[in-house]
Amino acid sequence: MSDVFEKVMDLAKRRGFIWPTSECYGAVAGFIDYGPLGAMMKRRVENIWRDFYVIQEGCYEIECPTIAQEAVFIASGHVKGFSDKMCQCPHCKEFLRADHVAEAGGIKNPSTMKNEELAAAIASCTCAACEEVLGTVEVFNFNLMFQTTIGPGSQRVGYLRPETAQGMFVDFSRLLRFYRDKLPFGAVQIGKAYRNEISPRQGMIRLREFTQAEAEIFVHPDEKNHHPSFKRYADYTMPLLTYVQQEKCEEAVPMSMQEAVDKGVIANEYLAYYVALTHHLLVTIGIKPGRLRFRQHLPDERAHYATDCWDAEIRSERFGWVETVGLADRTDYDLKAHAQQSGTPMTVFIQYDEPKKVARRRIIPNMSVLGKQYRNKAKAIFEALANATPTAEGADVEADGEKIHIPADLFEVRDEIVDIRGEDIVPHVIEPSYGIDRMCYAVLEQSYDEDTADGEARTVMRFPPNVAPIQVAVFPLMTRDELDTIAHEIARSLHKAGILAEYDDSGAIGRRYRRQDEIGTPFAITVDYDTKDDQTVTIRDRDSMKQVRIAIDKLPSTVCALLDGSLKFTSLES
RNA sequence: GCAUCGAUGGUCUAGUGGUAUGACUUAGGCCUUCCAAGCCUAUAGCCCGGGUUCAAUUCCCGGUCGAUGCACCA
Repeated sequence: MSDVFEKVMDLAKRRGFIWPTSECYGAVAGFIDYGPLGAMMKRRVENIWRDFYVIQEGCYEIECPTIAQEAVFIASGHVKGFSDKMCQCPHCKEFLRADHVAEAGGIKNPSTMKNEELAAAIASCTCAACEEVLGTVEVFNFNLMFQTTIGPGSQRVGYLRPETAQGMFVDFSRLLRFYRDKLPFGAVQIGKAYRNEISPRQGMIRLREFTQAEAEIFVHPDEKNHHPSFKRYADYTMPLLTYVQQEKCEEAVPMSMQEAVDKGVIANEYLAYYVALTHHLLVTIGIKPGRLRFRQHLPDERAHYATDCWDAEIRSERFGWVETVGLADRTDYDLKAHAQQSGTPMTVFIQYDEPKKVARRRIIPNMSVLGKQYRNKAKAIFEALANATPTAEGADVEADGEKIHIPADLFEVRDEIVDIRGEDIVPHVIEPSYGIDRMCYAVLEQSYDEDTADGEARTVMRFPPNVAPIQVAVFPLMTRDELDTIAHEIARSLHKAGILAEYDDSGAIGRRYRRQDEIGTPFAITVDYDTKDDQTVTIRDRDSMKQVRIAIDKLPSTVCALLDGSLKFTSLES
């Protein structure tokens, strides 16, 4: 029992937050179960996220399957780009990245080679682990996506999604119609994603199955510097660690979002807006600002699709700075890729304020003559004529590799002025992508505290009230003289107000307080003998352990206000 | 995946080639008028598979999980 990680994970296991999965058969690395309190807490974190993105931002949530057909991930680049070329050293059985072996052996451009070529090229290289010459090895692709087949005996390949984002991209046309063909709009998804990590470690930091909350904000590429609500966060200030500062090993500099955009530190207003919103959200779930920073990706660190990219990183006592949220400008990469792969246009028609008058020359072939004359070449000629530059004698076109002269009487040239009412554009995508499990871990780690109460050590999870799994505990001081009946009635009235209240009459009162402290229940209500006289109870604050008396009939509204933060416990004390 | 170390009730732990110690927790009871008090009782354990042995929780081999280092982390 040395550091907070071990202590908090021990508590999490003991008290029903996080369990190793399928423990009776032996756990599996990279998978976890959320126990009753963990699942409740995670749901609260997700619902705070929903409050920010769905309610405040108006980005509606969709829910797509966790398995998708191969074409989706061919388009997204994951089939190709998400796999590593690997080989196994025949001497020490170590698995090695084949391209890394090749680079270490001075072989140029290993990533462009086919597997067989690469295998032949690295035969003379040495193994990084045992330093033997490899000799004959097989190079194979290790894809981080879990593969499966769809249907019985089917050859149809499917993959478990490695991110939730693709769902919003493949549904783009439907979403666009839903939002009545106007930019900007956003869609979000909270759900499971899967990556077959080679070596998951670090508890719930690197999982093979994890929960992502992703927002895809679709915006006109020319409007990225005009976020309609930017002023809301323009003065929001936080330390930013740019890639330039990282290369110079400098510290992060506090900066407002307005300043960051003006100085070009953050690429555009949209990205800056969501950087600030992310900071706001993380602080809301209980991340201490001093343990939160925003770091810009180094140019060679960015994913294949992104231009500018910022990570929200949370400092963990055990793991250092942990990437918890990624904020990327994915440009039009995904929509273009899916449009090409699927053949479905993924564009938005943007109307001009004023229609543009454009001079256009149309060449209208006389197909009744052309068709008879050129028969099976007629179609190619028709298409070629559209781009031809005819003279008074006629037009020279190339059809099926053959040069053909079309006399001028076989087509009509019509010059006209037409109205262009708008244009089709491919939106850019701003993507905030949150790792819910990492957020939950951060909340657990940062909430863990030990203090001393009456000379006794006390373990207390200092969750903010809005993420605490149990919201309030209700105790009768004694299990007699109807105190327990009154306490049950109080718990019932709180349940009716939608509050998760836990009744407990087991053991000494002090023990019950400590039990609730350890699972982070922010408030405890105790029914005592005064209650019978004046219809009041005590309400106790977890962090200060102070108590105030309050009338029973005011409990539901007071507890609600304490939980949503609109009322502070200290203001009850006066 | 490789290497090293580890694994005993829910938790922490003692110990052993003959099925296991103590504490805490939990449950029931007594007592108790606000912060892990006391008393009685109860529940519950040797990570999994194979080998050696009359007998394995213990020794050996393999695996799983965890920690650490290496590699990996789109």
